[in-house]
Amino acid sequence: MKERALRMTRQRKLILEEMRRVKRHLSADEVYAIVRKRLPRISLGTVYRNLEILSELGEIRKLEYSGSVMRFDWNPENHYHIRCMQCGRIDDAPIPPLVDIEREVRGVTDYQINGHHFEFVGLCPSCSEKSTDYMADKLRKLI
Amino acid sequence: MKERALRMTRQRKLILEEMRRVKRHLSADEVYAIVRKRLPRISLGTVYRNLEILSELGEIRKLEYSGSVMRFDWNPENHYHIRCMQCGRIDDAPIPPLVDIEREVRGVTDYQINGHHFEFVGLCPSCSEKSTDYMADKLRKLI
DNA sequence: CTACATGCAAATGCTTTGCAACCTA
DNA sequence: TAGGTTGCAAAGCATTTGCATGTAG
Repeated sequence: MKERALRMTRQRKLILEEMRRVKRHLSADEVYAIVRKRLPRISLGTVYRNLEILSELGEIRKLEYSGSVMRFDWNPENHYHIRCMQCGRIDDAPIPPLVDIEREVRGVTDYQINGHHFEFVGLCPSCSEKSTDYMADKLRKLI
Repeated sequence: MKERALRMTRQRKLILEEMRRVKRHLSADEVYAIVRKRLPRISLGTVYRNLEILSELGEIRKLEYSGSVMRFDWNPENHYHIRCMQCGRIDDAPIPPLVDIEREVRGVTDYQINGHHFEFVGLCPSCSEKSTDYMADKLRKLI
């Protein structure tokens, strides 16, 4: 394993800037759409590569939740999220992290615990307007 | 929305049987490999379709966590999991579900809460043997 | 200068789907 | 016998990767 000498390229800088500016939980594609306005020749591959590197550096955070598309959080601080099961929108959850919960399982399990993930799932304001109770009930099974 | 008259085909029955027999958290591909021993002409598409239907019926449970492959739990009861960040193996977590936590955010958020997901991440026994502390530290960033 | 990074396009890998034939109720 | 279900193959889609070229340090 050798050290790597990372470079602050125009692309990398711009991606980080825009993530911090819009302060949303963006997918790679959304980041691509946003940075392309200022750097039209940037490629989607570059966006993916940089989002990966920036999260390894701890500048942003890759959200390890369910859902078909990967999302990235401009805020690398440890916090929970709430996800719309209909449209995939993600917001911060209004509860603090459960700091002691990992201690409860250490020793009880033969896994080496490194962390935990938590998210609420539900319907965002705009999706719950559209959904009837019946639909919500159908969807509940799929959580 | 009309009722559907589902049928218990040989394929569907076998998939459910095998899930309940092996009692592991299987991917579609693993289920495919297992049921193929008894029904060699079954197709992967059929496995996917049935896993989907069986989870809608509540017979099994689709695991909505991160990771590139979808996994299914033979046990549809509400419980948490612990996932190996190296090999993707999943086991049940030895803590009971946080029954009251959803109440904490209702009203505080404008989302309509329908549930929550929780998982521990770490290294399974066999992967933690292989990993050095350095590696585990590298990986910790990627949680 | 020299590696790391980029743009582009092709490749990958999991999952879904269209369709004709098949089978369960 | 109706219509849900299957096998097969093709399509879909997010993400990754190979490679020649570009560029930050």
